[in-house]
Amino acid sequence: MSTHLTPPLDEAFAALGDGTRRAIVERLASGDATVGELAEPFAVTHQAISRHIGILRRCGLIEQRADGRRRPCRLNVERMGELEGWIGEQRRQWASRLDRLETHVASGQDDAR
Amino acid sequence: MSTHLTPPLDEAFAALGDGTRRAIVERLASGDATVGELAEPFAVTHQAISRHIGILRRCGLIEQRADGRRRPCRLNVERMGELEGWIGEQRRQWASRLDRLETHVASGQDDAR
DNA sequence: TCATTGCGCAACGATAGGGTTGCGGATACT
DNA sequence: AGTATCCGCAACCCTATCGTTGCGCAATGA
Repeated sequence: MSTHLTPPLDEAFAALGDGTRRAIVERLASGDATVGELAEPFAVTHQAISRHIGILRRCGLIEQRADGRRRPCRLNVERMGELEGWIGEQRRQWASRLDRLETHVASGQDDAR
Repeated sequence: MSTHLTPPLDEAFAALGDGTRRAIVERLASGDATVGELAEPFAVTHQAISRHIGILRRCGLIEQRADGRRRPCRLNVERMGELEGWIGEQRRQWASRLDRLETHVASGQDDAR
């Protein structure tokens, strides 16, 4: 239940902690793109973007395939779903007020704000 | 309302990129807890946990209130929802195959490779 | 009043991350 | 063939972050 995901969530969440990488993800959400296309809108070298892509690939958020001298990138929506699922699970857990109340009582405080 | 502070997604996602902090979040999902309670299960000093809490607090994922010499922490589910929402939005965007197809065509490539 | 507990801040060393340039391999163009 | 392009790797800085120790402050309890 808690240790259910093959790859650690650490790298995936950390990867999304960078604005450039999130922008890449946003771009890929609207369709596949090559490294060059992804790098264009940014004011950094293509190597930097290539590295970001490598990070996103290693943590499973995107996939790459060889197409000639291009390396088209594709968003891995399933992996995104895993991250979304973790957050959602915490929210659902929180939503079950029974547990919250239990802890409140244990902490010796009432919910009267 | 929703157009207040979007940028801090960086810090929030990055915060969840640390296993210790995710564990703290998981703990808080089941109910509020003090810094000491949160630090107990970990093999690090309370200062380290206190710092993690500070990071989670600054990026809005948790809140703290003063209760005597205690500092009970509470999970901010709304903030969690924002992160979940961003991921979900990318997934929905991806799900709209029209855009994907459009980009495929624009890239001059078909999935037959 | 004095000692203890809960917690945060500041400073330190060690490590990881993002950016750059330089280089080389693979593929496309002429 | 030769050249240009796309892309990744490796080396190098620079800065941010994790963990530690030491200290200090406020609240509790004797």
